[in-house]
Amino acid sequence: MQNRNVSDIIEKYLKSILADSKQIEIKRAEIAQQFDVVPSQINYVIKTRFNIQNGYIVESKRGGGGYIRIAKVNLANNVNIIDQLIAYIGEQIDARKGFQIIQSLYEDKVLTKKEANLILATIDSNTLSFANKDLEDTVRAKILISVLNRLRYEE
Amino acid sequence: MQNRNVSDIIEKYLKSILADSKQIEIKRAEIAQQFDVVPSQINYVIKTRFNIQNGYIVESKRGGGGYIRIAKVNLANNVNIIDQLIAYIGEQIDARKGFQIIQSLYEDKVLTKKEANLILATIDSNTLSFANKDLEDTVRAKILISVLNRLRYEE
DNA sequence: TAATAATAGTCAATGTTAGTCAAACATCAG
DNA sequence: CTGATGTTTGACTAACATTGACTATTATTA
Repeated sequence: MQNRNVSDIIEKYLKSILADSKQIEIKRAEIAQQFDVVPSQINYVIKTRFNIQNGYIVESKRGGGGYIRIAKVNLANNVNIIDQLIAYIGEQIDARKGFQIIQSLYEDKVLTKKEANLILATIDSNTLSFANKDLEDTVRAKILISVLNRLRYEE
Repeated sequence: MQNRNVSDIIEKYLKSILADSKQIEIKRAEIAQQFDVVPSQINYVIKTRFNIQNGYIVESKRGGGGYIRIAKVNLANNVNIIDQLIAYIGEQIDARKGFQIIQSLYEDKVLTKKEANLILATIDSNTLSFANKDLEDTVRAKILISVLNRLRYEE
C-alpha cells in the first residue's frame, strides 16, 4: 500500500471526517494546499467520489467566504433517493458509476455484502461485454433500475 | 517439472508471496522489469494461472498509483454443482430455465430469499427485453454464469 | 454602483498506469 | 514431421490522475 495516488488519499481524508459529522464544509484552496495539489483536483475528487451515486450531496458557493459542503445521505430510509438514483441512471450507465451505486447501497446497509457482490457480478463490465459499449451500458441501466425497484418494495 | 519458461517462474514467485499473505498488490511494470519481460506478459500469467477456477480473484486499477491485486479465496464446497450449471447454461438460456436455476439454488440454501429475488430481478424478461430474443437469452446466460462464478467462493 | 478581490467550476492537454490482441516463436503430442 | 497448444513480444487502446489556463460567481471596497 505504498504509492497510492493523492486523489485516493484526499477521498479517505474527507470520508474520515464525514464518518463523525454527517456533513462537512471545506475551503477548496485549503485542502488543495494541505495535500499539495492544484485546487481543481479537489473538484476531480468530488466528481469521481462524492456524487449522488456514492450517496453524497454536494453544494458550494464561490466568492469571499466560499465553501464546498459535502453531506452524506442515507439511502436506506429515503425513497426519494431511490427515485433520484433511477433518474440519474437513465437509459445508460457505465461500469464505474454502477459499481458506486451498489457500493453505497451496501455502505448504507440496504444490501448485505453478499447481495452487493452478487449484483456487482451481474453488472460487471466483463459480464456485459458486447460488441458495442452502448448496449453494455443500456443493459446495465436496465438491471440496476430493476434491482432498485425491487428494493423499493422490499419488506 | 522444472521451470522451463518465465511465466512459470513468475507464477511461482507470486504464489510464494501469496502463501504468506493471502493477498498481494503489485505494479505490473515493476514485476515485468524484475523478470525482464514485457508488461503484457504479466497479464498473460494472471490470465492463465490466477483465474477463479484456481481460487484466485484479481482486481486492478489503471492510472497514477495503479496496481494489480491478487487474492486467494476459499472455494465453496459445491463447486461441482456450479460447474455443471454453467455447462448447462451454455451460450443462451431462456427466462423459464433461468428462473429454475435460481429457484433450485434457493431451495438448496445457497441463496437466501432476498438474494434469489434480486438476481431474478436482473434476469427477468422485462428487464432484459430487447429487440431480439437471441440477445436476451445471451445476456441472461452471461449474467447467470457470472453469478455462479461469484458463488464459487466465500466472502 | 462600479471596480476589485476572493473564491469555486470547467475543460482540455498531458502523464501514468493497466488491458487487449494478434503475430511471431517455442514446445509438445501423435 | 506436423499440427496443436503454450509462450513471448510489442503496437495499440482504455482508464484513471494531475495540471493549469480560463471562466463564473459572490463578497467587499472605493
